[in-house]
Amino acid sequence: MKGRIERAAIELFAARGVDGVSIADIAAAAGVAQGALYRHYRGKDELATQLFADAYLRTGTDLAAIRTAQPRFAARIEAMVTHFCALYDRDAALFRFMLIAQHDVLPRLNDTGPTPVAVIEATVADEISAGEIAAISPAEGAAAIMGIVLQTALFHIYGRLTGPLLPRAPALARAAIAAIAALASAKQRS
Amino acid sequence: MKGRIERAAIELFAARGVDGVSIADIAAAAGVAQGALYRHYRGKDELATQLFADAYLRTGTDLAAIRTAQPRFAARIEAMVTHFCALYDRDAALFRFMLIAQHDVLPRLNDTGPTPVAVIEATVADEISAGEIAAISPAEGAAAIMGIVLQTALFHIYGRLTGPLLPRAPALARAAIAAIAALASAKQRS
Amino acid sequence: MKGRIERAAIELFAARGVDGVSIADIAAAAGVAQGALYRHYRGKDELATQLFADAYLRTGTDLAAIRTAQPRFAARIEAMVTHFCALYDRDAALFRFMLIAQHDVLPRLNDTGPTPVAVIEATVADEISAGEIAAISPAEGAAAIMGIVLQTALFHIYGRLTGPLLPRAPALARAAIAAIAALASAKQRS
Amino acid sequence: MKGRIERAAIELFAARGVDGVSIADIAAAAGVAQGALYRHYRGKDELATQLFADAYLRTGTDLAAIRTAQPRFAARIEAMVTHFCALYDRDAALFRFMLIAQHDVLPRLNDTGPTPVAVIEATVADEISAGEIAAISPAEGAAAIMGIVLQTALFHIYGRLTGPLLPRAPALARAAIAAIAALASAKQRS
DNA sequence: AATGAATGAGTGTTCATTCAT
DNA sequence: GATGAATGAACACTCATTCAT
Repeated sequence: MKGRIERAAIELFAARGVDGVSIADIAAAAGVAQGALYRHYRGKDELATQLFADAYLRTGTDLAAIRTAQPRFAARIEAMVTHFCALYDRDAALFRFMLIAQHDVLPRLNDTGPTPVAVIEATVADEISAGEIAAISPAEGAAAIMGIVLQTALFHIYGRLTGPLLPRAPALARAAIAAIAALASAKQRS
Repeated sequence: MKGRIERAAIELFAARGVDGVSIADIAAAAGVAQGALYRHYRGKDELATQLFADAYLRTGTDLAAIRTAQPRFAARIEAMVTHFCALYDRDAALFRFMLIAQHDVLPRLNDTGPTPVAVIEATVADEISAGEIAAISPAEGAAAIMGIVLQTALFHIYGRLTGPLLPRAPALARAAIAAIAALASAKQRS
Repeated sequence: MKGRIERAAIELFAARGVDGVSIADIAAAAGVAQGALYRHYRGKDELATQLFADAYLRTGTDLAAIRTAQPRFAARIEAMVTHFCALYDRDAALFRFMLIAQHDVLPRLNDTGPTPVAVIEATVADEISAGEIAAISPAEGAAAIMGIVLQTALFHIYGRLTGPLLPRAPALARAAIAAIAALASAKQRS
Repeated sequence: MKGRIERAAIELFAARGVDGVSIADIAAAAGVAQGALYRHYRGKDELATQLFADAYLRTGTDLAAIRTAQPRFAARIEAMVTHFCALYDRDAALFRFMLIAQHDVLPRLNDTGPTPVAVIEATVADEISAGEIAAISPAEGAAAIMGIVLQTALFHIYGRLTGPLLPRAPALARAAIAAIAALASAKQRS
């Protein structure tokens, strides 16, 4: 029951945005009465926030595991990019929901674990500490990496790209690494 | 009057999302009566769509002009990235509004001019046609370029990056170009 | 079980009014499941009505017993007032519940026994029949007696008066008797 | 419009209690749309509170004026009782609403003026200060006075008494004064 | 042109009641 | 008997839109 509600909510939120979906919509799609929702969540807000936080922080945890498992920067980035692509292929609705809902939900998310952004920033910071690249700000590096991956996913959502993303992961990883290198060398020059 | 309404709408939409802002909010912020809004727009939806389309298509036109004016790829990309950064610095609220509203508005935007995405894709396609890089899909190239820039802007909005974006433009342009090159070389290899 | 439910219901009804208390509240306070309530009562309405009727009619019966036991008016009034005061001191929540719920429940109470009002009216009527006082309407006499006692209880509930009510009973009884006498002498004069 | 809403609200609140009346009921009775209510009041709670506070504090102000105008205790009480009776005859629904709603509203009424209770207590206190009666607590005196009047009104509401209350005012005033005297003499004795 | 009171459909939420376990 | 998940009607409230002034 809770699973049915969550699935319906994610699909609908992904398609029409949190505000564009009513409790009645979710209940109808899940095949339950409206009131049933309130047994599992305090309200619509908590439902959306919970779903987002779960997926978001789980992704953060996964990325943190990758950072721990892989010793080298290139391998880390490739594994992380691959993780994003696989996540997208497995559940595009969830991915889209995360992209859409971030503007609403992120600001009121109490940090109860590693966020994807934080882990990627840390990965960039590691590389700087190791002396492999110039001292760019970890945030600008993370922005480039995430931007390349997420915008590609967004283009896929809007139909500008087709087919599974997983095969694109190696190329996206190379692009991300090259972008970081370019940012670093630009910094050094200035 | 129309200008006051539009300014108020953009600021509020940027801060709270289109659905999070009521006509009453906009009218109050603009210092006009609620009914006055309907002299200029058929309704709230048209207001949001119009504001988005104006800014979005104007950006597309600007980018198209850059593509015309600059003969070389690197210069084009740098000018385009610079344009984005300048736009952000000049009007962060408008930029944020565009990033937020795209999910709602983009799907129902009838193409009445060059979109930013289309121009950047064309720019990538030009470079491929010229034989300078391998035949990646223009869309994946455009995704990388836009991702680097827009995610950087997003990080700035969320306070992860500070200061004006304009000084970052050269580095971002280099990163974008490097990313494209990496995508192309990955494609060649496979 | 039934006792726990009733106790919880009375306390909560007294504190927040019948409409301000949910079945869930009562069940939680009583430490039972919500469904358990429906073993003993047809629903919330019947619960409230039953609790009120029990207390109300029991009070009527007690007052009727006093009327039977005491031959003289002054002694009857004093015993009745004392009874009210003792009831309040023993169970202020029940008393408050009766005062609050009367507006809702009284109209749909089928007369299945002597009500307090009826007994007090009868007591006044006795005194008139005995020729001790002028022929006021029993109801106006009863109103004065009950008003003095119940408003005093209400003031205690709202914290305007403190300490047990029982010690106040003799004075209240004198006041009630004096009020009746005044009503009667006023009637005679007119 | 506001007047129609208030009139409908008072009638309905008096008949069925605040919780027993929905916004839809009030709007229908007033002949307006539900939303119209929110132009004048923030919500149902504020409507009920405002209506109560207006009537309650206005009564307090009127009683305070009586206390100022009349120098002697007996005249004051008679004028006050008369005021209550006239108020009841003029608008029984409002009177009943005040009696019913006090349990809900009184606790959250910020004192922004003289309450009826406070004025009557002060009137009793005056009499004590003047040395005319023994030092009872003003609250117990006020309880007796108000109890006699309000319970009489309640009996009228429930149909136990009929006809206008105004003609009963002199007798009720005598009863109230007699009750106060009895309370005082009982105090002295003990 | 501008106002803002009024509308009324739509929303999130509550809660008395039911019933499979 | 007891449970508590599920129901669904009812509720207070919001807000885009209209329109008499």
